Amino acid sequence: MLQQTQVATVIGYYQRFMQRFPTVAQLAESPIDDVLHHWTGLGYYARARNLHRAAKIIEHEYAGEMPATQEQLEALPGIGRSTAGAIRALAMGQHASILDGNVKRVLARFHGIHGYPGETRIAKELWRVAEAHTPKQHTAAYTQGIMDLGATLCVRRKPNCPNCPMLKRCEAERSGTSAQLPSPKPKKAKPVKASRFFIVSLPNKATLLEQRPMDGLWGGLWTPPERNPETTTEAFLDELSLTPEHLGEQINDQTFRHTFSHFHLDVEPIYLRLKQAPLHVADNAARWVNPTQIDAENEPLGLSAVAVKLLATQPHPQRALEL
DNA sequence: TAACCGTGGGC
DNA sequence: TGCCCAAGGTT
Repeated sequence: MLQQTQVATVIGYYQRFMQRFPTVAQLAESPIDDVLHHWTGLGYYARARNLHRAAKIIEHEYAGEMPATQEQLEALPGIGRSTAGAIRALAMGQHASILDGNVKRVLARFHGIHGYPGETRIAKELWRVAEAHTPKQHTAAYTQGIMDLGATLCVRRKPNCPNCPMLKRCEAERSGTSAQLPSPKPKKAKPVKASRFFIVSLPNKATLLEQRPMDGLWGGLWTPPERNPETTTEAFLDELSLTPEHLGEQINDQTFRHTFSHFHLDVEPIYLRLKQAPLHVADNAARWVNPTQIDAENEPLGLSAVAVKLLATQPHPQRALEL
């Protein structure tokens, strides 16, 4: 959960997740929909799918016993070099190194390492000094200490240098470059994509959701049907084996922009209220769900933030058109 | 190597 | 408001 996600954001999710899945065995036995439901809103949903897969591997390949070597841990889905090092150093007391955002910042400043840390050459240099500093005794305390140094004093903006215990040995302090380190990511223009979401509801408020493929954006989550902007209402209804006579009301809500890490998505919401339910929905990856019950634990489905917004902010019905 | 993967905090 | 970034990893 903590990968690329701030601690304060994680805490609530962690507590609810651990209450629902207290052991590796219970996580491994649970349906993926329930796992993703508890991940809803956290983002990077591959982490949830990988954690679920890793629990199954630990249960079935390691007899429920957590593997303890760097190689075995890195072989688990979702665990890379840094997370494996964190598990070994913090949970197992082994001699192992980590390199998270905090440690990168502390080391880049302490050694005056210029260049974007995502660049291979810079990353190799950071890993080299990270391992060189890691003591063989008290590894867990050192590891927590250097992370906390980055989280409390050596912060990204306006670091508290006067109170830093490493001040006299800090290269960025000597050269006055702490404000420029670590070097920022080279910026690139974000492409803009557009898509149309059809929010189809029945008189009893049940709303149609589709499960997305397990890979790609919002993999495994459920959203209202997403189609390209050329898809007309008639074509979409025809896809559901519905005729325009089933349609009670259509509201084309205001397009809004959702910003991701690497692109923008212009969302066109189209609300369709049906007069009567279709006899069946052919696709088995589609379900009718009452939005008010999704948070009530009896509908354990993962929902993206955009899906939550589309379901929560339904425009008011137009009386004249309702019938 | 570089693109991809989400959401919220903070300025 | 728009931008950068966060206890990174996978393809």
